[in-house]
Amino acid sequence: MGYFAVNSIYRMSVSPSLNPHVSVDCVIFGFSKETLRLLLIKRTVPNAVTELDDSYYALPGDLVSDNENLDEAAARVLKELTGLSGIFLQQFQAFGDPLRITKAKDRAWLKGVRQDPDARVITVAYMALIDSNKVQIQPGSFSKEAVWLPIAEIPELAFDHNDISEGALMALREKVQIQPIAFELLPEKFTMSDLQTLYETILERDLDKRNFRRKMLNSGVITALPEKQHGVSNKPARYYVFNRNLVENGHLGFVNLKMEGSFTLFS
Amino acid sequence: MGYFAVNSIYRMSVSPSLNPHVSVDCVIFGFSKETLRLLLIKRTVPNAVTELDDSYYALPGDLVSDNENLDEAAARVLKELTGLSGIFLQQFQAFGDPLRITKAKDRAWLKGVRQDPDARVITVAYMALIDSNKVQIQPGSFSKEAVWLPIAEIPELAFDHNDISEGALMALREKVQIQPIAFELLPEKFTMSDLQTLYETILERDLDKRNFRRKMLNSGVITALPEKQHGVSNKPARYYVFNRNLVENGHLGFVNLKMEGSFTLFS
DNA sequence: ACACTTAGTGTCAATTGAACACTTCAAAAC
DNA sequence: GTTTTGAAGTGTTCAATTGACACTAAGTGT
Repeated sequence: MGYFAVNSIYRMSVSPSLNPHVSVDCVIFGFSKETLRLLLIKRTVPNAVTELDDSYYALPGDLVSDNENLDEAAARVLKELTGLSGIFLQQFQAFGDPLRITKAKDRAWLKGVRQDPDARVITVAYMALIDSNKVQIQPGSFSKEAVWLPIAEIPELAFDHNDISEGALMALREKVQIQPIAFELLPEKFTMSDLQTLYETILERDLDKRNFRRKMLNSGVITALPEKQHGVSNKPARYYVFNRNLVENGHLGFVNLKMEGSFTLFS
Repeated sequence: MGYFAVNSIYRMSVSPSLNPHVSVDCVIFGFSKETLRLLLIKRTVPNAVTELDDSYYALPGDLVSDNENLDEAAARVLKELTGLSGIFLQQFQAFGDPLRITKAKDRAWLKGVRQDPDARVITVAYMALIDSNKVQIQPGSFSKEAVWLPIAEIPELAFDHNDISEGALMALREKVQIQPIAFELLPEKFTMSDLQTLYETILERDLDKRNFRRKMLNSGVITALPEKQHGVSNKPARYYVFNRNLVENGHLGFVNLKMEGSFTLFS
């Protein structure tokens, strides 16, 4: 019976709704100026120990509430930061190393912000793909500053967030080769060059223009609009849209990019 | 300051080493008699409420200790049950629905076995691929019976373990088409037919014998042995081995099976 | 010796992949 | 208003891979 008493004390005094042992973190990808970027936040320390907080970025994340599932928690974090919902958001890995919280800076921050700063926290990492033009950073409680940083220029992050970001990038590279999800990073209307540049950026290799166009069009995942660019100082490019409905209803082949050294098996 | 006191009471009385909020579950695949199977356990209820326990299977799993990471916890569960280590074991998804623990049977079991039976538990699910001949079920504390059940005959399981199993199966089908991991389900030496039957079972479709052999051999992932079958009442088949070293060192192309309706992009 | 069963083998047509260069269109520069 | 500039857009050819397809080989059992 003892554990019931302990349990109720625990629930009452630590927090009525936050589970102190599980968090979600969102690796939010955007694409602008021909660069793949992550949306990172500068941590807000309530009882400001300013020198520690100095230029210390982190992935947006939060503890999971007792009444929400993991997907909901991730969607909440995303919405609180960007104001957006209905975004591509996919769990990709849980991280639970007991040592992920041992950096001095992290411990200082946790002491200011968590009721149980020594607790082991495992985190479930999500990746989000966003058209970064749509993002309006919300004046939120949990970040005083948010920035889009090119993935090549990510500094040292809080906790194990560098590991998580790298994991997300690897997951993105793989997924993009199997499913047509890259479109989530572009605006509604985009040119074929936009799309190709995006793929080249993610995959870090050059693609043949003519082959790319042919395959993309044959795949049926995009539709040409009558509309073209205006006011560009060269031949205006046609706009395309992603056939989200077709793809989501499974009426369409995958966009399946070959991986380095791979080959296809079987009849 | 209050939370420190609570924290220490909590840690002392609930459990010194178990984190009550995160568990791991292992979906253990095996392949025998031309069937894909899962290794499931019958739950052991300490203060036996026998009628509730009746033929109620579950995935092997356990709470995660404070001093181990998630992979280690999963490996521990696997070893405690099968006696094996160094097995293919891969995290594939975290499950954290608040309602995953609401079945009456589950709650009864938790009350008998957990110090904090009402706690929200999220679980990190792993899939393991095993040569089922190697498994010697350990007379373990946490299961009084373990069985290999064909995936087509999985009954209702504890918690959300049916969801987890289905997720594992889907993950296996996808992974097997990208990486040469199916071999983990076979003995060291196997025939080409063994391998083909395995792929056909996992993918649930027939494959052309001649094309299969050609692709497998060209891929370089297997090597023919001089040895052949003995004592079979038909033409004896040649044995092959999986080139684990080559594959793990990345010196080899993937085994990449085409998916339904897919097509490959790019030069 | 014959029946039975599974192993093992090759070719051809169709598809897909990869490499490759010139013309078109608009604005800007002159 | 002619020319320059820069990105868009377009087909073909050859090589490699895929997929379909049917018979012979090598053992055991009768």
